[in-house]
Amino acid sequence: MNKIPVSETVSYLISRIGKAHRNRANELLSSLNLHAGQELLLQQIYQQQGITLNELTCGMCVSAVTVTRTVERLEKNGFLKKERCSFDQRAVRVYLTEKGVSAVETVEQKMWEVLERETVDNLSTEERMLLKRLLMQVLSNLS
Amino acid sequence: MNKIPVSETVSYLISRIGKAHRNRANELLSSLNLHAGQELLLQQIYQQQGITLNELTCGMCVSAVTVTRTVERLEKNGFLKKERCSFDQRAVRVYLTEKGVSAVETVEQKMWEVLERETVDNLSTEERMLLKRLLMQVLSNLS
DNA sequence: CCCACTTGTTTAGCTGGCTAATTATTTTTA
DNA sequence: TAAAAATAATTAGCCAGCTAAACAAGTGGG
Repeated sequence: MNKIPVSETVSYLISRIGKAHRNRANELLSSLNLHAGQELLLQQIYQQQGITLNELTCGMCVSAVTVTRTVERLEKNGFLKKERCSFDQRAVRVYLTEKGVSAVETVEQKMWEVLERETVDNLSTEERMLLKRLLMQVLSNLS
Repeated sequence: MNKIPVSETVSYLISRIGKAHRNRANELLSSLNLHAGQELLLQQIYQQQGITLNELTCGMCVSAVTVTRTVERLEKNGFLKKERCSFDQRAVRVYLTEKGVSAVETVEQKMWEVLERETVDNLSTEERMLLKRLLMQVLSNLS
């Protein structure tokens, strides 16, 4: 039973792909003045205007600190507005501005569609379905 | 022809898996006082003592700046030593210390093996081979 | 009613990663 | 051979992500 070298493991492939995928996402987002990670945050707010930072933290698998600071930058750049919750003065609620709404809708075509097309290029329909199924298992394993 | 929601694309799965995978790698590396990214750099030097920063940059798909700074931190923590190249005074060559060599050998068991086992858990041998093949195509698509 | 605990957010300080611009050292070339 | 171009590394400054610790506002129990 020979050990396979690290460079031929699924883990190594995932770490390489993760990096390449994120790099490409950043390239596609740069024309919108966004960075990878910010688009997911905006997406969440789009689906639920007035969502609290705490809810964003839970939904994004990211630390509360990261949410606070990313929200701060997105507000500075005019994508959203913060507002203290009137019921619970601890909580902060966030709302997309028009610029924010428009950004989310553009990201869909300018990033996700392009990225998906490039990612699954040269794979048949069956292979794509299969890959999706296998990746869902992997995600479940790592969560 | 319905559009599938972003959350069901291969791209979305990859970004989620990439994050989870990196998080888990960081957990496993923390006992060695290393962070994800550093282990790849040490690995490269292990395979070629005296490698230059420029060669490291090429081999790791990372910017030269990142290599410079990561090397600086790894030197500060005693994992490696820098030395100006005698032939080409522009270049800097790096060598693992004993601590560095030992770290690379430990990372193999403490991180890669554990991570791989967890990642491909619940997949048959055939599924693992298939997944590897599909991921190699994806990596090639994104490179 | 007040003190202790929990919860939501923020600050400080660290890491990986990036681009643009700078410095130093070859290498080319006019 | 001297000036121009290419190459190797570094500095400054930005962004995502993290932990630990602080702070502020609700919630409960004695």
